[in-house]
Amino acid sequence: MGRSPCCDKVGLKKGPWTPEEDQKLLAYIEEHGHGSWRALPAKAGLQRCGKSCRLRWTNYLRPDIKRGKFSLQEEQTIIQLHALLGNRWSAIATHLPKRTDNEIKNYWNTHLKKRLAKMGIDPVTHKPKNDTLLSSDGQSKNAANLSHMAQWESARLEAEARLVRESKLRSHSFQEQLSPAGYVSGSGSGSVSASASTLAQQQRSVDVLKAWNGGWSKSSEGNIGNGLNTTGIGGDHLESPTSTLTFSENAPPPIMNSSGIGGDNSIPMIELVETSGSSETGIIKGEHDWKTLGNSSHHHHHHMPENSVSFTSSLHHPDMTISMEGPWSPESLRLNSSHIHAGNVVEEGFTNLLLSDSGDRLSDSGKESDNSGGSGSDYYEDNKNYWNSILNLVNSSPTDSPMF
DNA sequence: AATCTTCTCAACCGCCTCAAT
DNA sequence: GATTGAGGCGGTTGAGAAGAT
Repeated sequence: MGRSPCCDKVGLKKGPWTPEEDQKLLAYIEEHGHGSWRALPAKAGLQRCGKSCRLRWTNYLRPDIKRGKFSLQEEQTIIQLHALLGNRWSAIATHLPKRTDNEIKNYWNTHLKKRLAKMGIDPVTHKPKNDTLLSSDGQSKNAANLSHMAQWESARLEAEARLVRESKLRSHSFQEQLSPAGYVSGSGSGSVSASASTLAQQQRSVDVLKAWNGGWSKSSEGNIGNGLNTTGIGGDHLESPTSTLTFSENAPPPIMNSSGIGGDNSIPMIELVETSGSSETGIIKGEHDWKTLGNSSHHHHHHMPENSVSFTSSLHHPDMTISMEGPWSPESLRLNSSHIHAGNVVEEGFTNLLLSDSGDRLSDSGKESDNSGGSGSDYYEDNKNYWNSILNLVNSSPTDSPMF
């Protein structure tokens, strides 16, 4: 039964790697590939366990690792993805090519988490810790937005599970595509065969989550304010292996009965309704009721069907009504956020509801809209409007956050 | 310059999943 | 179906670096 016994673990070295050890490991893998990590140390002449070798390789020696300071774009991406995925460092790392999960994890723990906390945002939930701490200035507006956006939590979890799963699948397929030596580990770096546009769309999807990080942007740096293309990944040669699926290719009809996240035909229906109807100050008053109508209580599905969650969403406001029906998946977010044009009715209305200190920045997002030749169906139109509004919210983030 | 404190991050640990047997 | 090991992941640690006193 089972396999042959594991290594005896006697006399194996631990602790920091020496340059000589690095050289041995590097030389061996360059010539033979890593193959079985279990067997590698003996073959390479190393007094280490395979696990230690694998870790050293994936976190340090791998040639496609980018080291050094994280760019602002990378920071944003990490935060966005963390809002989406939680502490799924490996999944996050698939969106940050050349960065290891370990490095991202460290960076989060040592830098980003503290910064969010400093902003009054719970780094775990990405929700404002205490709204009352914030005065009635722009910051409180932002906090209000964050609070509302935080209502996406349940849907987020659905997307999370799917994304993680896809990332894993992609990593597998990657390895098969790579060198015969099976060079790249599952952390997801490496070349990608997917089209650039698809990858860009993938990345943009995450921008929806900028709403969670509304206080981040600083227009004076990098591409901040560039709306749909600020994630560093999209603009930094994203090679995300997360998914090669695209909505247009795989999307079911507008109302798709997902085969049941969790296998129960659940269709989480999210409805956003403004019940107060008051927004004279341009601030959402906190009366949007986000309702999860379907059964979305089973949040952590690690074995989900390919099809994603369906949802219906609508936002009622004196100035507008936003509605959306359709499958909610990373792909759908991608599609919609990449098919956005600035300056439509929804933008106007939603912008008025939300922070609007930088409405002109919205125009930047138009740069990304050149591939918006979607089907033109109502479905896509609705999606477009919906996500446009979300992205507009994102783009309305203060540009002069005192935190940065 | 010396000491103390805080920060950083490479590496380890333990658990989980999946595939092999 | 049960058992086992490999690979992978996330949490945590601790040595060294950097900063403060």
